[in-house]
Amino acid sequence: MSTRQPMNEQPCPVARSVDLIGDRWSLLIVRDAFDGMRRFSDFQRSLGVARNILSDRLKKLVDAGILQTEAAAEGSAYQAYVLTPRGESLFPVVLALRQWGEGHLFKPGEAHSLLLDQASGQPVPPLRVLDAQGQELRPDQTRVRKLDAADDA
Amino acid sequence: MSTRQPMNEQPCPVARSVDLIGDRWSLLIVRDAFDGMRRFSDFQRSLGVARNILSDRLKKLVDAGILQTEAAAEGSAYQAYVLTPRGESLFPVVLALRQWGEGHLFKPGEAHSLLLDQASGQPVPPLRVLDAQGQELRPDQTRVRKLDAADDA
DNA sequence: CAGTATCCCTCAAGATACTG
DNA sequence: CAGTATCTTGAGGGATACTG
Repeated sequence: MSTRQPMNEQPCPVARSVDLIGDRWSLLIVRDAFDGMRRFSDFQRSLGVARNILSDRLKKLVDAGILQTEAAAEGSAYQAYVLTPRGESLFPVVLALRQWGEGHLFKPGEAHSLLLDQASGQPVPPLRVLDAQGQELRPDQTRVRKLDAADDA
Repeated sequence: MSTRQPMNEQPCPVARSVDLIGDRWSLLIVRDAFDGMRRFSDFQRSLGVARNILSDRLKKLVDAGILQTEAAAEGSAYQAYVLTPRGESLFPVVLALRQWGEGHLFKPGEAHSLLLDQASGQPVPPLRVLDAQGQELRPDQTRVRKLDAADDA
């Protein structure tokens, strides 16, 4: 009676994603990883998170196949945390959150960090939702197909 | 000494977004709103969330300008919750989470709900991160530009 | 039906001390 | 430096009774 559905058994992919990475820290760790951070203490200082929490989150992200550990450089016997392909595929998620925040969570003129296309130096253009023909797709032009027990092509 | 930075004052848009909508329920409410849900009890039954929590989240989403209340149909004196333009602009966020979950959080062949382009009946194609010329942009081809106190063009 | 008001409890998270 | 272990706090969230 506690939780209706265990969330990670929910048929909606959004629900499962939120359950897995929808906490206060996981996506920020991933963001930092995209930004090239690899070491425990780098994440720790960047986020200001307690070390035990960071340790726990890193473990969960590794378990989820989002990060993987690899031996750090020669000198240090410690491991580095790097994004797996699965972790890299969170790029649109992080970018979408970034762009939404940029557009709606800052006062006009307020300073904020920005994601640039390194080659051109230009900001990364807004994500667009396109249909198969490359036409812009608005939310009301889409529909969720729900699957119940009975389901076939 | 408790929290390093109040999060909602963080210069990174990702951090602010996560802080605002990165909890267990907000994005699922928004997802349901995209799916056409408007009424308290619809959200409640869909999510299985406690009513006080739902009430609180709806209020916060309204405060954040993501939802707005409007008078429901003739008969009922109650209000409906509908997405504002700001709320609609969360479409890429929800879609990115959906597509990532679809690709990585289901066993092969396991049933999951799907977002369709209503016109064609085809699944909405994966979001792509493109540069200004429409070329695919990989994470390592981008760079966050950090802003400190000293910043100008 | 659409909430509000309470009560309670669990877990996320912080602080800190300790270890290899 | 890179964690682990332990303790404590507080917010998030559930259940339920109540109200217009």
